[in-house]
Amino acid sequence: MIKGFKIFKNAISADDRRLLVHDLRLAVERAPLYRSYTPSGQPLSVRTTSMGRYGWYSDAAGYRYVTRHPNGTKWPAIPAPLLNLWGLLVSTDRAPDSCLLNYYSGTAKMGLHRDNDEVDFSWPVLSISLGDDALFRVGGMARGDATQSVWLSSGDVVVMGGDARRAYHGIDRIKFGTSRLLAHGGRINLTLRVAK
DNA sequence: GAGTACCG
DNA sequence: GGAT
Repeated sequence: MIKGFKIFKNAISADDRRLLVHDLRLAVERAPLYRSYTPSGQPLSVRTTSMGRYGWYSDAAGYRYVTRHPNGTKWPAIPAPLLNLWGLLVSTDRAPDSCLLNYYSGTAKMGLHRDNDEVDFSWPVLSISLGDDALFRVGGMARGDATQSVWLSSGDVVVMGGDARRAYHGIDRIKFGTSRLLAHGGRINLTLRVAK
């Protein structure tokens, strides 16, 4: 596995997961899930929203961070438990300014890509899995490099720093119905970042 | 011409 | 590995 890639299995307790989902439900009421598009016009299979000063957005104009939801409102605040987790696992010098929420239905996936739209790659990305199990694939610095796969489950936390911050990664598939955390099933992935 | 959050 |  790439250096700088850390998995914390079961890092969030079952109680805290439920509290977190409650916070996220409030955020999604104000900033509903929407679909992003690749620059070539293909819709992503995940549905997305964000919290924090910046949200990740993409359409024909490309991948970027924006300060407002497509509905014109500012993104909701990042819930305090997530900021605390960042302080514990990443840094207390600076808080993240973006938390991307991707919802995976039973058939959603995420192709191999690199998080490439941030200003300073020295800040790690912190990723949280909630709900159904997901098959996570990690490669190297080049698209054709060998990859490894690992199953992530609800409450797992991944930190990608150092070399791993620039590594290709994606989600091959979800194992629908493996968790009862989310009322309608599926998976939520949260990624905390310093975007700008 | 580079790089790929899509597809096959 | 494309087509964009």
